[in-house]
Amino acid sequence: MTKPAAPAFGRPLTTVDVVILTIRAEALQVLLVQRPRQPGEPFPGQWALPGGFVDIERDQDLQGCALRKLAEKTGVDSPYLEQVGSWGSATRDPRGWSTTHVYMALLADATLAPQKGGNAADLRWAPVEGDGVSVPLAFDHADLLGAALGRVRGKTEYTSLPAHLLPPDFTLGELQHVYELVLGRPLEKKAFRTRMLAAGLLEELGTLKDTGRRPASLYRLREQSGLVYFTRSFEQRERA
Amino acid sequence: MTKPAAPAFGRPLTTVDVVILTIRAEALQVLLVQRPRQPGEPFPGQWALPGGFVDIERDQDLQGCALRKLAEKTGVDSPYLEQVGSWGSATRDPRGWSTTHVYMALLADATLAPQKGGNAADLRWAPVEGDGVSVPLAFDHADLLGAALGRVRGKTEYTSLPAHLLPPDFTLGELQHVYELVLGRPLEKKAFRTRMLAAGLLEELGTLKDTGRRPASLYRLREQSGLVYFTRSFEQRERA
DNA sequence: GGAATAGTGTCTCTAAGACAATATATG
DNA sequence: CATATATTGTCTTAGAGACACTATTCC
Repeated sequence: MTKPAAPAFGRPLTTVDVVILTIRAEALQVLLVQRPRQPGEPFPGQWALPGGFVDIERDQDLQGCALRKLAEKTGVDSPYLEQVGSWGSATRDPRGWSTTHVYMALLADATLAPQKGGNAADLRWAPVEGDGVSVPLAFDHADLLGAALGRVRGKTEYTSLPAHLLPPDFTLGELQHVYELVLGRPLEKKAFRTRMLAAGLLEELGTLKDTGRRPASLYRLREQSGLVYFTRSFEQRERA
Repeated sequence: MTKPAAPAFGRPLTTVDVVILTIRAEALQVLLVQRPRQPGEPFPGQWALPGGFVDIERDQDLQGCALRKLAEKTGVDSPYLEQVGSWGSATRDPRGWSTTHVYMALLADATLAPQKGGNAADLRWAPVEGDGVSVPLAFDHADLLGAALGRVRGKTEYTSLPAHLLPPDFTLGELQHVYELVLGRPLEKKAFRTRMLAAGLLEELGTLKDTGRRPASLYRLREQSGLVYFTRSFEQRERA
């Protein structure tokens, strides 16, 4: 049996799924879409990660496909976007051998287009609880979500990643709070501030944030867009 | 225009490529295969990463496909295997919109089947130089290789990953030497030994390695197969 | 002044960097 | 003993953990 150079038949299905994360209501939340109820659609009416088939007419590449799906659901077009990995097997989709390329996008809640990402009946934000969400997800999306959450939490230990969950201007207190929400544990204030300021990833803006009491300095990420890697992880504290 | 639930046409090609790494001749080396010269094959005669189309009849999942390709080329069936990521675009393969799922496998040189992985005319080991190899690679394989090398070097800074490039029993000196080959810089002997022993990832065997002079203690990875993550990176030393 | 949040001082502790010193094998 | 490699001792240093203290705002 000879192997065809480019098999015309027997090609797996190719999809892209996007784990869209933000901070809302004091919690890390993920955007879910409801599966259509048309006949022939698998998992009708169930919640799933936004995603779908690669459109080889419209999509130039996988990242472009992920950005398209993100923009369709949220209106956001330049988030922090990172590939999580790919999954593929004979059984993960009842329609046949299928693969998915999983991306995760981090956004600030405030950057969401107001009419999108929350009002449509087939869209909802679900708070992250442990390794997933409280509703069951279609396909193997619970696995994909778990992997993305593992990635976010892992990188939160030693990179500036969570800064991308905030609007451009933020205080050190807000930044620390996001780290704590993602990690699910408190961090030492002094060590946190020292690390962030020593890393040189922030620029201090002249202005202050006028909250109830003493105003805090505002900071912004320096022009670089990428992540800053710290040489140490946050260490586990004894007293939770 | 309605979107079909499972597009019968317009499916991208789906391949898996494997970056197979080992230490030979005092260098990190990667296994390359020569592209076939049959008409219709892209990049005839050029060197490439081992890989090919997912066979939906034989492969249960992507990792199984990667393991199959690894075994075909090297005879090894249980290496350290990790997914690097996936690539896909309209232009990366002249035959059409294509995706590839990239895995990397780390092996000990000694575990290679002797008749494979080196003697066949269409297989060769190429030493890693900088971010790639000295020969040009087919497709976008230079990018894929670069990503895998970045992953290996990154994880070498803060995990036990390079231990999987050695045979089961090794000395701390050999382990440090592998770290240094991967990173391309010397490490402090005392700090290295303290870190490795404190991490509790090794078990000391009673026996010693009989080399020319004073014999060294032999160690073996504890039963766990996974990686151990250190809480600090190796830091850059001033004097190279 | 009281409350609340922002920001600092300072002590301890761990593990890395530097590098010298000692230990154990062969010839 | 000379030599080579293995292994340990020890001093310094950077940065995290702990936590108390000061600073600035509104009321």
